[in-house]
Amino acid sequence: MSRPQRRFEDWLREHGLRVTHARVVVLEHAFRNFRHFEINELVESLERHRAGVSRATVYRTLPHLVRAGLLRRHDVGIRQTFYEPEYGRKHHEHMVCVRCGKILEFVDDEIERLQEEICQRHRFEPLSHTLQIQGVCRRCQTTAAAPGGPDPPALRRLGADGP
Amino acid sequence: MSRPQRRFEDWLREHGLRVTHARVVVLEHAFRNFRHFEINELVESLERHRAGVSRATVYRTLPHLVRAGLLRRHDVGIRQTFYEPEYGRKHHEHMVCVRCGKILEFVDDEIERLQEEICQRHRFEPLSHTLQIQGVCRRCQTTAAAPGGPDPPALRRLGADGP
DNA sequence: ATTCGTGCAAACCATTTGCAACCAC
DNA sequence: GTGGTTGCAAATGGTTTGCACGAAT
Repeated sequence: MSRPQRRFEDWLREHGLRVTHARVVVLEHAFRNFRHFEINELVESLERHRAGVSRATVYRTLPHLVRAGLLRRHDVGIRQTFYEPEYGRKHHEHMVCVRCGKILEFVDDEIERLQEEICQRHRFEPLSHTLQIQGVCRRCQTTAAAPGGPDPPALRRLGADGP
Repeated sequence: MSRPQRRFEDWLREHGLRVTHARVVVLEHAFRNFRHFEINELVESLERHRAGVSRATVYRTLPHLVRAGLLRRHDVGIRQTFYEPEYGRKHHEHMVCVRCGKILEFVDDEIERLQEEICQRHRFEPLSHTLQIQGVCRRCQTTAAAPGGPDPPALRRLGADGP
């Protein structure tokens, strides 16, 4: 049994929830197949593998995994909400390319420290945070148009102009 | 004519778009009545004032205002997407209380600087960024339950546990 | 045996869109 | 005049939910 699975099962029991087949399968899939995923990608992966777990259950399970500290949830405008396995990974932030949608990760301890400082100053108790930089990745800067064609709806909605 | 309005009209013309009554009214309303607003709040405000601008037009206008640099758009999980007037305000970030939904602002030049440094290092061209800290505001820390009742759906979805 | 969890399909709700009338240029 | 804009209502699409059945304790 994998480490995250162990932790999830413990967390479920501690919270008076049941350790069900479906919940374990969702966890396994998320951790085995993805680094970043949108819900639909996970659902389709489960369907392809004939996992026998419904979309509804996925939607009901993900918040538990977030609360258990095993997944992190991210909301931007440019992509749909996405999740990423968090267990055992160093905390990091994201740069999202508005052209191709690629996600780059970065770490900065100093920024983390400054955030804590700010929270203390405001007596604000931090639970989580999101730092995302939207922009154009190195590769897309040298490309005239977007690889996926010009301006998908999400980009227009966000108001992301070309440079 | 207000400064932001001037700027919007110029921007529209520069982009070959028309300066219509509806567009101007949306801008005025957003700037006159709100510091932070969700789309529905703006729509309802327009309806109350019998502004005669439809919801569809609001949805079509907001992205223009973002592109014109007059509004900033924010996506979290805890609240619906919200916008805020940006013109003439110092750049700032947000702390969002997961209990009462209140939004606190803060500024930190050092964090801004570090972000630029990181982008340079990765040859990533930044267009905008989002830094949000989700947590419990000072007032809600001393309150047993949430002022608005316990755990609205959005909080559960996000996976926001109490402390 | 009891109670919680699941699948299914319908419901929801924010956002987008097709289209005919309208208005800025 | 005419092509971009708007309002309306219908469509869309991600997410939630009611309910009866199945599974974990």
